Amino acid sequence: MQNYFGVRCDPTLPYDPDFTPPEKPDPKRQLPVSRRNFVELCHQLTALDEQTFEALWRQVGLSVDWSTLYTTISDDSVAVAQKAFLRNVVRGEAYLSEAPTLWDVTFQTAVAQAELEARDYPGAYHRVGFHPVGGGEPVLIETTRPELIAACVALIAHPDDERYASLVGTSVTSPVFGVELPVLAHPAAEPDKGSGLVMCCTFGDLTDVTWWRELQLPARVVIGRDGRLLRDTPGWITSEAGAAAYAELGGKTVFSAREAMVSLLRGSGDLHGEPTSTERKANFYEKGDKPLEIVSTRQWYIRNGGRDPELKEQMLRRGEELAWVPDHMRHRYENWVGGLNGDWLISRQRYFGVPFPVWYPVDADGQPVHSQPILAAEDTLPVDPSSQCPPGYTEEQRNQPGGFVGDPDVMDTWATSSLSPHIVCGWERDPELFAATFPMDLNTHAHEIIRTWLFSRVVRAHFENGSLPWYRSMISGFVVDPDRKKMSKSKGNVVVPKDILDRYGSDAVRWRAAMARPGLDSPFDETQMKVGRRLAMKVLNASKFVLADPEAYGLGADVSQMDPALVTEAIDRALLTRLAGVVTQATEAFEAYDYTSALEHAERFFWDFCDDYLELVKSRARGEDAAAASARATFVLALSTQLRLLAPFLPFVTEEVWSWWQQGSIHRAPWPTPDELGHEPGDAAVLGTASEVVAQVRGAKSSAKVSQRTEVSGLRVSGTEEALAAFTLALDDVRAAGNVTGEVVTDVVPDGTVQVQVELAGV
RNA sequence: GGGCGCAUAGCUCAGCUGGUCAGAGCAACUGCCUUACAAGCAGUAGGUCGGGGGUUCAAGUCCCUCUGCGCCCACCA
Repeated sequence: MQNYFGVRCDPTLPYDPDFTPPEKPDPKRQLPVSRRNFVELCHQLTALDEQTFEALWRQVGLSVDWSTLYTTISDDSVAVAQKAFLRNVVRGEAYLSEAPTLWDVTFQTAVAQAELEARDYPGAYHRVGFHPVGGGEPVLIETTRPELIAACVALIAHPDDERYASLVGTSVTSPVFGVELPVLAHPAAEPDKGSGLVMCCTFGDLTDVTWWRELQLPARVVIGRDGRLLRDTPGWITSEAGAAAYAELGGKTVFSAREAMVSLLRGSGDLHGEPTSTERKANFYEKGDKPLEIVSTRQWYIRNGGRDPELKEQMLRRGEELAWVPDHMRHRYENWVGGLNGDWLISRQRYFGVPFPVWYPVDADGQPVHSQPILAAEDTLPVDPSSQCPPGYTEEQRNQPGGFVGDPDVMDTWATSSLSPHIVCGWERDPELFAATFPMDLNTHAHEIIRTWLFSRVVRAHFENGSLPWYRSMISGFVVDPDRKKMSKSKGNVVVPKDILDRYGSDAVRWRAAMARPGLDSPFDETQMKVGRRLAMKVLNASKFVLADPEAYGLGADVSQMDPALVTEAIDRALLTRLAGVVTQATEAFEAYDYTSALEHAERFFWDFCDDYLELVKSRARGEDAAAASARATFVLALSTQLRLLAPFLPFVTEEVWSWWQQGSIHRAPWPTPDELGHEPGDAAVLGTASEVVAQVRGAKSSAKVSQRTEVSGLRVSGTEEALAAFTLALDDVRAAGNVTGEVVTDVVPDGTVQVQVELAGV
């Protein structure tokens, strides 16, 4: 939004009701606007994005009831998010805490564990000497972050590391700054990393936080929330030389300060050897481009088991309780929950989002009293504490001694999205709907948000309802690039759906999507779209052929003939019996969440229907007798059923064809059942044998490299008595389909497959 | 480093609890303007089921192991 409109938020500014964004936004020189203006612009842009998404979803034929659309930024959703949060606070499931927090210096906000991304990041080991207080040889540590030497609070060795056993308990002074530090022992120090002696800073990594907590070390903060070293020389640097050295670092970014520190170390002779470069992993905010720092801040948390083994166990049990499709996706959940190392940090230092419905009293000295938050009353939600005042106060008391201050933060988006089952099912809004729909049956999304969306919803439903939010989760894979690499903007290998949809049509793209089974990634391959498109075209053409008038070269079948009682021919009954089996298979596949198999069964039958059955019977269907009526009845029965089997995959072409001869939408028509196709079982062998004989006739013509129209002047079919009996029932259809004009002879053989000898006219 | 998944024709994939499972589609090749469809149709050829062990009368199918690939998580000295 900032780039789109060329603005940034300055919460100190007053609201300007007449503000209009600049004609030509300059991302490098963003206009400061008030928070309320900022939020209004966010809503404006969101509305545009919503239109784009809705258009895309309509284009792919997402069959949802658009009248029940919800957004996570609507007043209703905000109220739900605030209400659920308040309940969490009251029950002790949400709490405010001042603690070291992962912090993005670009966005200047706290970041949750679930938003982390480990990335390769180049660095260098620097071998640095610290000086024993009693004198003697310097002790060496290795660090990739020399700029944090000013923040060093101790050196730490493993308790069993004999090399440093005599050093532990003594003191050293830091190079350049000359600050006295203890040497301590802790099992988290790894003897085989670096020199085995490590400097503990405020805070270089999460291990530092552990040491700070467990060894009760002081906090010596040098990195500010903007990612720069603090300008003022810290109080613990007391020597003049140290203060002078720090003056060269203050105000610099981490990167520049590191360079400056290295030259200071060179100057003092405390850099031992040259830095050696290394490739390491660093934690990044998934949307950020600078490594995260650890900053001590006050934040809201929701318990998730990360600090409570008993709760963690309960959350793991929720994962076991949930049905997963495919089942192995449950391991991702277990992996994530089992590895949680802290509660869920839900507050963000952003301007747009769901505000915390909380104020704090301000004491006589003008300091907010964070230990006594004032919670909004449920019946006042949604509430904005930055523009509304808490019960019992007046707006004049805002930010005044003895008055109040609003919580400035907003919630993590997942804090609202974690309640989407509640929002959708009418929690606290429509008890009847909620009782009927919660827990829901099915949750679907791809595997990358198991740790965020799926898990956070399980947490909220666990606290709020003591249950899962849904019984089953069907997890999809990704479409990956042709080299099986994950698509990402930064790699530039992303394929945008719009273009593919425009070129091949939604049915084709949906077909291709349906061919990917749950949980399996599948490579993008444009030729697959062509296959889907061809199926859609075939549905259109075959349907036109069946339903069109004879004058238009069609077979003249129509809905009035859709009566199983008219189906008298053995081969027709055989077709419907086979189709009934397909209906059963497709239905069972869908019920097992195996949509791909449901499609494959329907598609396989459809191609056979076109290539074999339609070819065999089309000639007979043009007649006037009962046999013709039988064919046409079979066509419409089979077509109606097949269109409905294919409708979930090819919604547009099936709807189009349906509109030619049926009432209403195919997507509201009942799912097909075997019963519709008549109860008299057909003999599958009639269709099977006929298809086989015709196939062999075609093969003979193909090997002879003659047209398929070529007359067959003689045909000799051998097979078992049963096969030949079945064949005879379809003889007229076979003659027509193969253009067999000559004599047909049958030979009974005791066993074996059907064999055909073909005599071609003029060959 | 831990976890999970994948490895079957050139490509994308089916092959459930071991015994017509060696398959489909695409691509390739050979043909065919055949009154639904040439954005089509007919046909042909293609694989010692990643390697190596083992269990079994019988193994893509079960067990062990190795290799390669992918994803998730951890790893900042």
